[in-house]
Amino acid sequence: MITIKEISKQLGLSTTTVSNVIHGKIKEVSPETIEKVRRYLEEVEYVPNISARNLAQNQSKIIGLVLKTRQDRYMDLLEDPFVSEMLVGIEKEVRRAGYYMMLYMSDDIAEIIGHAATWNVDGLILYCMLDDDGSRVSEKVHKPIVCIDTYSKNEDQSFVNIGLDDENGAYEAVRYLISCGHRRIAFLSDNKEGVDLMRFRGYRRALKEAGIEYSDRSFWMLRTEKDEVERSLERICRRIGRHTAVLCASDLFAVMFMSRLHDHHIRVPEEISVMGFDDNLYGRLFRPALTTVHQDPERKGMLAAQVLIGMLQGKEPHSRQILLETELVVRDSVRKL
Amino acid sequence: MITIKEISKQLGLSTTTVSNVIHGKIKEVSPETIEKVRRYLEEVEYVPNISARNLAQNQSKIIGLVLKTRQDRYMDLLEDPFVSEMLVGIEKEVRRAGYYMMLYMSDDIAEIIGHAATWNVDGLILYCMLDDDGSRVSEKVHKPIVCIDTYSKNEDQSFVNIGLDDENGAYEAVRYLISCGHRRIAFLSDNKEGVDLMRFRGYRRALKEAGIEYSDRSFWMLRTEKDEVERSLERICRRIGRHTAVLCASDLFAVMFMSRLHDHHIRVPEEISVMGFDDNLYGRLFRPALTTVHQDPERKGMLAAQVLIGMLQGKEPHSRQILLETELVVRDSVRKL
DNA sequence: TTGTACGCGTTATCAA
DNA sequence: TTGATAACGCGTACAA
Repeated sequence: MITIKEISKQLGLSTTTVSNVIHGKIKEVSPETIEKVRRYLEEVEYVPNISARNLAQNQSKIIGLVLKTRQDRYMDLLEDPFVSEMLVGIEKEVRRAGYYMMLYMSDDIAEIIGHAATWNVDGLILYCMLDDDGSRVSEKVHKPIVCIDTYSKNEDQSFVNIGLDDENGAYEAVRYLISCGHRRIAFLSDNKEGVDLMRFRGYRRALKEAGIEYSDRSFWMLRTEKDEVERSLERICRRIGRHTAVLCASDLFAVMFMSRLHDHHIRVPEEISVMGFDDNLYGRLFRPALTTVHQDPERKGMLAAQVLIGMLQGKEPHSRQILLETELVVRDSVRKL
Repeated sequence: MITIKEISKQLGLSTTTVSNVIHGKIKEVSPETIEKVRRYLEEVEYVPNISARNLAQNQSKIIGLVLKTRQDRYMDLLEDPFVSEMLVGIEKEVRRAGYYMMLYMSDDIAEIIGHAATWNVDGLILYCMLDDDGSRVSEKVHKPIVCIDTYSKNEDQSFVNIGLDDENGAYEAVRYLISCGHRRIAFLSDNKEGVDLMRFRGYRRALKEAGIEYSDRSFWMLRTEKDEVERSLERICRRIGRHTAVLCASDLFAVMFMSRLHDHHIRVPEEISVMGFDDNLYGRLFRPALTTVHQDPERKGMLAAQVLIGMLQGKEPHSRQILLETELVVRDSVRKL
């Protein structure tokens, strides 16, 4: 790898001049010199050493993307195309803006902070943070931070969040079910935190508004630990009772459930109507095709990156909380009663 | 961020001593000093600046993960959980070994080379390379390189490849179909390169061995450009003719196809048997559950990272070409004639 | 218009 | 057992 020093020696120039040409500060360089340097740079395929540049400028051009993992709930991070699509959106924007992306998975906030510090990242995108995780990171890492899908408890958020109007999406979904004549509607999820909690709230609101009473028997808890999933789905199939419809917290859960219903010869939507949330390929390909709530993870990722990079350039985002809209997608898994 | 220099000033020591303690070179440091330094490091939460370290040592601790994209065939990179699972495997191992992962997508080999040079990556994992792409990169980047799923034409491979015995996997799949009484067997894919070519070859070999003649009408070409997929699937449904079974180049394709067959009221496996390749969640959840050829992308990713990191530590891999085995998974999408 | 010299934070060599 | 000092490659203030 050739260095600026070497180049300037070869060309009989100073490093300053070479560096200036590289950076386009050519107001005060003679055209001949510019040409000479440029040609030589081409020839030797000069590539700057970013470590040195970072050290000199105290910046890194690195955007850290941190996925917080959870031992107990590991599956969806892998299996759901949601994450990969989001990732593609982020990567695209990061690259387009001349930044680089470092991907890091961890369940340990201290580790995450350490990573950001060692690499002196210019900014951070955090996914899967719960409660005060986001705040804990932003307390120590004094760089722009954008979270995706994080609902934090304290109001004075120290970071920007890109989310979805989960509450309203679920609300609209349940309203749709009700409009189809359903009243005994269950909610299937594997937890009651963050995003899923909001979806649950939307579900509750729609029920309440329609004067439908909610009982805990309508919350179907899916256990997503590796060797619990199957048994848990079994249990839910036997618990359907008089419910005529279920809103699942994700398309993946919906398809897993429908798959298992099929094995029990319980027909969808004739015997039970199923709705999902996300609108991913699982729901589009399964038959009956899944009626669901649409969101666009790639766009979410792109937006997160755009907002973060904007902040790096001094643009404050319009709001600390940016919510994307959802859209109802009607397909074949809901029956009109 | 506190620096070694600052620490040594505070403690009235030299940077050398502090650095030595940090790195455990404590044969020649007095126990008291060690304790003093260690305690202070804890207290101020010292984190090394990697840029500086990299500059001083001419290494980076960065493993570059490059996904080569293709404008014309973009979909599967996003939608198939294959990539994300592989990614998780890689990330795990990279982190475990104390390295960091930089993720980069590009369809331009020159750009990929540039990226590796700028960051002075210690090693590179390449995915989705075709033909001589791998060689072109390794020609310029003089660092250990591991490719995943790359079949290169020239024999004197300059890089290690982690692959799958695709040819044999497809061969076994078709043998299974034949053992079920099928003779008119099609092959569905969106290309005839790399991995898919090998799978196609395995398919051909099994046919030949069974004395079954192959005609081009048995190769069902799926167009995967965004607005071609649907029409292409339509066309294939109308082309089935007297075929009784099809081996698809991936589970995703198989499920896309079965989904469309369902819409045409063509029953699987009664009217046509379908096999996939990969064994991912799509095939496991669809009904009828997909009979397929299993591979483990997370393991592939972990292995790639392990081999690469081994090379960084001076261990030469046993072979330039490491092939994982496949395994037949019989479920419900194939009928015995 | 061009060049010199220093600082960024770390590691490594060698002297004390 | 410890410390001074140079080196890594780049950017930049300041001098020429």
